[in-house]
Amino acid sequence: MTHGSRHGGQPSSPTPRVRLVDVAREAGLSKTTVSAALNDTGRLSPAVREKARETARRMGYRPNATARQLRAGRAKLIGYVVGEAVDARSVFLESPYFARLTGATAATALRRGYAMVLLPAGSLQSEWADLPLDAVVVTDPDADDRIVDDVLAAGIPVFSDRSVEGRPGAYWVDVDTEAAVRSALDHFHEQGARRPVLVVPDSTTRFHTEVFAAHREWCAEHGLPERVVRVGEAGNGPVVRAVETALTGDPAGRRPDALLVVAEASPPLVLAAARRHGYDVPGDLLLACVSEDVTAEHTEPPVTTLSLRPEAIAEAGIEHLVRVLEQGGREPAGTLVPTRLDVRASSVRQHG
Amino acid sequence: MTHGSRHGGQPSSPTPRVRLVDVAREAGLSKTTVSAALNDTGRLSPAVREKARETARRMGYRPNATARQLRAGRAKLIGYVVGEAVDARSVFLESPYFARLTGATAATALRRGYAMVLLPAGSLQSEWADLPLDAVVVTDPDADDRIVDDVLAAGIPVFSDRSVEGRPGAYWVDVDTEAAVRSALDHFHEQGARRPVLVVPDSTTRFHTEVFAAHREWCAEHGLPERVVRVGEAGNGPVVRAVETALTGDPAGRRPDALLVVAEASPPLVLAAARRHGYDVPGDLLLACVSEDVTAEHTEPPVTTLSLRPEAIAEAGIEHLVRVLEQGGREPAGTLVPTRLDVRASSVRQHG
DNA sequence: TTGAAAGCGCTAACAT
DNA sequence: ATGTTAGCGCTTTCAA
Repeated sequence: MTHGSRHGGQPSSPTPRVRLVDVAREAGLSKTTVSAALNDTGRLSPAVREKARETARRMGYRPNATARQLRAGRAKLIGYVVGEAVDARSVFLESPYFARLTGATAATALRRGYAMVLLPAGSLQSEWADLPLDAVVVTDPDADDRIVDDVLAAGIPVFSDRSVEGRPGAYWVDVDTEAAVRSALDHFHEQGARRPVLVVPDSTTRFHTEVFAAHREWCAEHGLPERVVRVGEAGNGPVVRAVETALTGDPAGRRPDALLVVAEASPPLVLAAARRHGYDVPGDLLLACVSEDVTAEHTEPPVTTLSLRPEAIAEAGIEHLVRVLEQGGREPAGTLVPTRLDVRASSVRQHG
Repeated sequence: MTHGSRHGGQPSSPTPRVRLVDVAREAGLSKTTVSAALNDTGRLSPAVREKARETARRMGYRPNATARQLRAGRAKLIGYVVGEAVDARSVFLESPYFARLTGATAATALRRGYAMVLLPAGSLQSEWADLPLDAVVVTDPDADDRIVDDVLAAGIPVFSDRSVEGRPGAYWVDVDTEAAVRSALDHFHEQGARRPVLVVPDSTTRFHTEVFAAHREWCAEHGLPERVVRVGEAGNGPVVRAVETALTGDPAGRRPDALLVVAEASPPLVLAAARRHGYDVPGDLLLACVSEDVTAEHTEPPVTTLSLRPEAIAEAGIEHLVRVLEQGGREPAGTLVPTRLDVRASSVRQHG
């Protein structure tokens, strides 16, 4: 090989990295002074501070993060793992909600100085016990998730996008379910629907439980029959089948005039199912899905969605995390963030 | 201060973690001995080794990863970032390909002892310069991606799922494009199609360039006209519009009898577009999409897909990475992995 | 076969 | 205002 190979692995030190002491020597100062200058601490004369900085810049100095971590006792590293409530774990990122929550969490965390390590879905704490994690974000945990317990037992604080009330060290951000369900059902009602049907996962997560409860309450208030179809499993197949069940109508053969799908499914597939069952959307069926799927905007007609606003959840969660980690003060365990109903043609009754 | 607060460090350490020296003291041994016992190095009497291990276990000792890193000089941390070729960067994970590649990369890496940090899409090296990354995985970089340059300039090896030939320190795994395109077109041909049309992104990535070339070559070989529609932008909207252009037929008004969509789009949406244009699939149009989208299995008819096998790419890439990092030997810069054609009803001519 | 001691690169008490 | 020094917790020569 001709050209001096500077890449390769560490074994044969690629480029003997510039250390603090090198900068100090070069600038004719001490480590302390240079360190203070770069970290903007201590009392230094402006001239010296500038000189230290200039030298560091010129030499291309990059502080060694590991050494800093060791000194600080914190690694500025957080884990991100999917809880047990998620079924199709190996491919959880394919869900637009998780995809966006994940990306937003990583971005927000980094902005606040924390690197986010993606932990394999469904992995147990033992698999990553060696990592110096300051905290772990557990998405969509079960009511009594084992991963949450494992992490807490290891003395690591847990942050979640689902309520994990009552466990010290566990914090959460969740959506305002009550308001969410009402916004969708109120919208249907305003559009004239009187026989709405709900498709919701048969799970123990707070969100789904509360969706069910909020729907029941709303129906009672409005004197409308409570029609619900529960989905046992996650995935497009099961959800579409549940939708089809919902669309066949009640035992008396009365067909619904509005459909709220809370289980995650591809909006185009839900729409196609409605078509197969002879519904015109929005002519004789108003449709809304709880979904972050962008394909909802591209169907004919576009599908109304109730967005859980994963970015907002991520931001609130990371702010919370940083506050707990850095101020250590007694923070509230939970926070609610609002949802957003994006009304599109699929749920707007035509005039005339 | 009431409780003996060691100097620099955590605000108020939750559980004063057990250190190596604690185990040593408890076992009546030295740090050296315990370290050797736990790492299975050195020459120790079986009795002592067992005693050290037992004590460590009993005390719940967990080695401090940061200290180890500082000693070792490597952090066992790799970065993962999306290259410049990806358009909708903020939501790149919503693409099933990226979602699966990302998850599989994280899982494989962790299995090999490396934690994967998810870096915000489109972020520059400066935003995470502080992280002690041993390597960075750049997905879908442009032909001369700036992120790749930045990372290489920082002396960090780069691994990619797209060819980045010719830059020392850059390694890649890519798909066998030629074989991929041929498998799809051959399949169409076997099913009797004679007027296939290709929809492909107008990008400079090796994959898309080679898809174009392989298609041209295949058409020439088979004496068939080369029909191609280029998509300028990523996203369901632009791709669906390109599909519609492709389906309107050539200037002479001759309509295609097979459609290969290489640009990423939701299969249900592509299918719906074909319907809108009066095609029966697979009756008068055979359809195949390059996609990892699971919704392809749930349409009516299910859509044939050409899978790039992100999991295989991830595994090959991480194996490669580990080899380069740990053996440092002169490894080949690139590897090809095969694709897989999942034939479904959308591309199978009916009998009778 | 085991232990003492040096030091990875950095920051912060404590001098000067 | 700047420098000296002592570690953070671990692994690894090198002595005993």
